[in-house]
Amino acid sequence: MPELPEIEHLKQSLLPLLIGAEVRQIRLHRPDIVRDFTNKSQRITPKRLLKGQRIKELTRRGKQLAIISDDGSVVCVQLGMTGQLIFIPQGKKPQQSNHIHCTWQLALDNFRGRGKLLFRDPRRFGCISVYRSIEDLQTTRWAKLGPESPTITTKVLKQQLNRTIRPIKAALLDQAILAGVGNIYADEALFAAKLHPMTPARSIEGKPCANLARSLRSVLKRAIAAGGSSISDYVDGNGQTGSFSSKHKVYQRAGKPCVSCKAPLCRTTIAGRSTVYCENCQKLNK
DNA sequence: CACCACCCCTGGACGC
DNA sequence: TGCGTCCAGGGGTGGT
Repeated sequence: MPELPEIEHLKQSLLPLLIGAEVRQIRLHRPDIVRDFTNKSQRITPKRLLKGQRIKELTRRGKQLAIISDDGSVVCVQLGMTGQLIFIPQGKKPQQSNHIHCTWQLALDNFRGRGKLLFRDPRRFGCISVYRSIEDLQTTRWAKLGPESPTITTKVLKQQLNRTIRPIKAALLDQAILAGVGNIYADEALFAAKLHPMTPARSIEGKPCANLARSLRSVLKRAIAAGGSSISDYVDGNGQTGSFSSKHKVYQRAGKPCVSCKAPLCRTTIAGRSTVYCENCQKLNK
């Protein structure tokens, strides 16, 4: 499942392939994956989806990736659980050709030839949305997101955690509190900070708060460097899988020994999400 | 506003 | 081999 590190890595892998590319043709195989989050005054017809434009820039915010064209219009991609953006050079075929919902035919420059960008998403939790400008996206949808998690400071984290008494695990998964953290890195960061996932968010202050901020930055940055987690469906723009999954200390390791104290890791459900932690290393109310 | 249950969806694991 | 059942979970929506 792609979280922030996967999207960031995806962006980096797509940059040299897409920048300057001209969008020759669009095939929207499943129109219902285009969703509208705009208000009335900003609404534009999503039919073109950058057709006829040249791709100028890619920007990430949280787990969302925006493709910005020459005329300023934007396609924002959210991969959800199983979404993929895959670049296929001319003449090659995608490894899996089912569940492809949108195809952008691209003409690159003379040196790079042609190719296509595919949006594939078996489970269809992902979506595409369209904006007149990056400002429209930033002032509406992205404005609801919390601060970026890889650069979160202790002070800002404390401010955000003060907004809720929910368990810290639930708060970390809330994109309005903190942008980019999903189930994998929430568990990993809590383990690294030795915080119990049920700890009330507002009660985390002082040193534990500083530890959590540091753990979040560290876990996310290391995951970005490793190319993402590559659980189940994640691949980058070239179809490559990431390698961070082998470094998970708690995620999907319930019942296995804690890497620190060897006690078997516990599994529970918080905010509807599977949560793994070490009850020995991550004590409640300290 | 805060919070939560519910819903969307398919593939893979597992039991028989 | 095949079929039913359960589970994974990001995030929007609507109810309390």
